[in-house]
Amino acid sequence: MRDRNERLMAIRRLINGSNISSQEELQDQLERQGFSMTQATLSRDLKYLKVAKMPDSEKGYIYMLTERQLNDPSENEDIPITGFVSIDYAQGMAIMKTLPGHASSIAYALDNLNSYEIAGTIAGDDTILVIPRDGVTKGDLTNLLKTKMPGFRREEVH
Amino acid sequence: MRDRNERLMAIRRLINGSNISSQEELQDQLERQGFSMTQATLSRDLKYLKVAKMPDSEKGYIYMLTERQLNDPSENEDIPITGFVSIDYAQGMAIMKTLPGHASSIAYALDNLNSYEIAGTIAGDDTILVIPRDGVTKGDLTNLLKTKMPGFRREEVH
DNA sequence: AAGGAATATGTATAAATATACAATATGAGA
DNA sequence: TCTCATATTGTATATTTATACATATTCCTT
Repeated sequence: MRDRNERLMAIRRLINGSNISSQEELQDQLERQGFSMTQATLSRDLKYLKVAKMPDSEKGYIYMLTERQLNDPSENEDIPITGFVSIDYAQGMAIMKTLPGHASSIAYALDNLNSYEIAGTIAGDDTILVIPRDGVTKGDLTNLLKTKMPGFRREEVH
Repeated sequence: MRDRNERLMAIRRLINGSNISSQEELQDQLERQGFSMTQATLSRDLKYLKVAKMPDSEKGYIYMLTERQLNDPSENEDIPITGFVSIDYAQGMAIMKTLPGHASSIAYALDNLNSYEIAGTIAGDDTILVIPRDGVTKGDLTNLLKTKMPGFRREEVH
């Protein structure tokens, strides 16, 4: 039952990576990865993840992530981050360093992303502890931040 | 049978304006506006319009126009684009779908933008192939269209 | 105007998806 | 630990949506 989070992440990855056109297909893919659940559960998962189903010229219909992430790098103006200094990963968590006094405002912005990946944040004066959900990888987090935080990316992102 | 175009436009207006959560509901609304058709037809219309269905915290599920177009009833009159349906990208080019018969007029408008980004267009009856210059990205093109074509726009799903 | 291809639609039904309900599991207190 | 509240899931089924097939309509082309 602790699988849930991992399953949710796996679903996101699958939907983002390949073109899934039905819950049955999704179920097959997940089972191939060792997950086991019924169509009903997937229906609930997709609702939880706010995954949309849209017509596609190739496959008829495909599922799509809606809270854009890992998407078009061309737009995204979401959150103007100022004061960001660096990010490191340890103990499965991300530690962001900021200019003195800037931590809470950035953490606030992070919270407001309302993204699945981030379970929560704790901000000090110049440091933010970003706690990812179980199953969220460093790469997932980096992608999230890259796409939602202009001024992030580049070499600071170790 | 020439109702179709009007119906397609009405559908977009409805979906854009209110939160429709099923084809049955859509059918009711349309009938209230004097249209008459079955659920099957709506299913086909929604596919044609590339309308996505996504989870919504209030209504459970709602239909949404996908990544573009949205007729702001309030303003913008510059170059009124009517009949625009959707845009897709493939082979480095953009494929725009329009209502039947509207392609050439929209293509004409596109040509008249005299923008650097667009090398040329080829219009069929309800499809326009937009050929970008080398090096022009999908994002560049989207930006161009967003700013120069009222009635175009992107938001929603994606 | 007639014939034929292409398009649009309805009907009936298949396919896909959502959910009520019951069962099970998990977590927080007492 | 025990108990209650909450969360997760499966089963069975209802609801919703897509589509095969037949029919009707439109558009050419002659």
